[in-house]
Amino acid sequence: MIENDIFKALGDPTRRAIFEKLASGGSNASALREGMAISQPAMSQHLSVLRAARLVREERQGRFVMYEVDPEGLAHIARWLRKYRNYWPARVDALKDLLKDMD
Amino acid sequence: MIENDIFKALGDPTRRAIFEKLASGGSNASALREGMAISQPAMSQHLSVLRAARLVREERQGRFVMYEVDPEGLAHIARWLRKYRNYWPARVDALKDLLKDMD
DNA sequence: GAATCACATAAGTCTATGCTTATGTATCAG
DNA sequence: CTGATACATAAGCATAGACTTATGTGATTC
Repeated sequence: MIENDIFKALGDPTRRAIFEKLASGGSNASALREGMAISQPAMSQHLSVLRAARLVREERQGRFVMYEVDPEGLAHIARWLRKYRNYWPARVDALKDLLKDMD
Repeated sequence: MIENDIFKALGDPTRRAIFEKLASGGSNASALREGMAISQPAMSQHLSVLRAARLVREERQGRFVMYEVDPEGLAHIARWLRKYRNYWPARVDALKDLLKDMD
């Protein structure tokens, strides 16, 4: 159940912060740690969880491993959200904005 | 941090199942248990978590408590998803479908 | 090939979480 | 008022999850 992996992965604030950083540009694991009070193994474990959820993907570059957002995870969330479109009232601003973005 | 509550709430398969049931029609706690191998306190606790995440809202009706989907939680997910719209490639089917739904 | 760097994995610890049984509270029927 | 119904809360337990320190692995440098 990939949805379980995705929601669990995003249920941790540290992982959401990592994801957000990656969303503003790909980076290797060490660079990601900058400005975050987090150990190297902890970062590695978080990235592993995000990768299992397909929220992030990696690419070896010599000694470094570049990480970037994997759209597949986001697509799964969109697919899940879509199931409940009956409950998207027009008056909810966030959904109106989402609509505009996708237009 | 409401996003934390939301993603954590949805990170449990039992709670997603409850949410899905409610999405196909409001119901009271007892009726929700039908067909689910879950105790009454467990259901009550799950509903409490879903309510705290604003994924579900309640309304007292005599002895019964009617539960229904609260669009607010879904709106928060949409808002979160919107932040990463740069990573929605047109080729991802789920997102194309989402787009069509919202059209 | 030895040392170093970037990262992954292992193992242990502590807290969070999902469950249980037991009990509390509000509403309704008689 | 008494009992029953619908649900919430309390307390305890077992597992999962997020962290730590220690060590392993692959790539680079000298």
